[in-house]
Amino acid sequence: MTSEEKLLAAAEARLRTAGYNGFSFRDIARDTGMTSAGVHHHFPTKADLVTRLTHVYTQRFLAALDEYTPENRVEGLRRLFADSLKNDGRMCLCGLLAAESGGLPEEVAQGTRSFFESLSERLIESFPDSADPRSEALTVLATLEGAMLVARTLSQPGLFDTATRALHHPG
Amino acid sequence: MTSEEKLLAAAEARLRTAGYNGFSFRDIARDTGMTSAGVHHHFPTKADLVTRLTHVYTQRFLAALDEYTPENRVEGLRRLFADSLKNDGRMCLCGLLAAESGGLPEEVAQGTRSFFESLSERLIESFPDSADPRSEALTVLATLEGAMLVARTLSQPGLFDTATRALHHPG
DNA sequence: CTGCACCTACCTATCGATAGGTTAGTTCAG
DNA sequence: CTGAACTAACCTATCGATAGGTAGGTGCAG
Repeated sequence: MTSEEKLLAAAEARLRTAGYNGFSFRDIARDTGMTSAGVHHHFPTKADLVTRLTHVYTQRFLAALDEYTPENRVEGLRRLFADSLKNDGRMCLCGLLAAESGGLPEEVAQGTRSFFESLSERLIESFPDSADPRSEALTVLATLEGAMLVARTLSQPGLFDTATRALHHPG
Repeated sequence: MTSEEKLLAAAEARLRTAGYNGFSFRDIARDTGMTSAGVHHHFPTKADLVTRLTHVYTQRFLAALDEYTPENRVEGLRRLFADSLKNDGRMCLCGLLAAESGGLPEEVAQGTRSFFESLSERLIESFPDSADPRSEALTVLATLEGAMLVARTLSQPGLFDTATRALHHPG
């Protein structure tokens, strides 16, 4: 694992629990046995680091979704979020950033929006019969994000399953 | 409007756009023509201020919900969120705090949880036929929060309506 | 009606801590 | 010897919070 990978992993963990303004370069430097200046060597600014994270995170999801057929893709995405929520109690990185997007550097906000746009685009073919598949895809994302948000806050991971049950039986 | 009310209003506006760590005492002091020390006079600590805000915010919603009959309550709540989203482009205060709850002072996190618990309790009687009305109520809240989150981030307020449409026609 | 006690509601000034970021130098593999 | 990967040391700005003072009002004893 390279230093850059370690830094990204540490930053992701911090970011997904406390948000953009909830961690510092010094935090992730300590986490990885470095100094703040060392982190700056890899990522000139905090916005660079987090923007990078949103891209990596998005690519990870796009690649994972490609493992599923279009008709299984919604369920696949649901399971990806469910696993991360139950394994380490963390919600979606971009969902969290979206919440505080009003106070983020513009490039980070853009990276966050791209996550939703890219994923919804990849979900479009999962709704071949819909008149507005893009909105339908975004609705799925919204449902998943909301379920993570509430389930995590109340420390009630089972609520994620309940709140996303409708996605199995679209009406 | 008392100074305290002005401070609460300014803090709420800032909080709902940038999150807990996205505003400072100096910010809301400037907003209200005060100094940071003057804000501390009314609210000893930042946690006090924001905890207070979560309580006020929760009470506001509970009172608003009481204006509706149980069968109209879900739609009433949906409309409350829709209005605030479209009028000033802001999402739910407690939804935002929930996102960063992993990095909040404990009393603020508790105030956030209380919002969801109080509202879901008030929604229970809207699901008289359900075997698990509490989970059903929390599912409604999760759907609304997720819809606000995504709609606001993509600056696509119409998406809120699309993503919450299922709440009208429960299946 | 006066004058002192006391209050709220601020202010200025400052604290120690920490934020993001920079500079210059060190270490070390190729 | 060079370049990438660091570190030590430091900077400026800002953070939440505190100390101590002041202006204006209220209450009440004499």
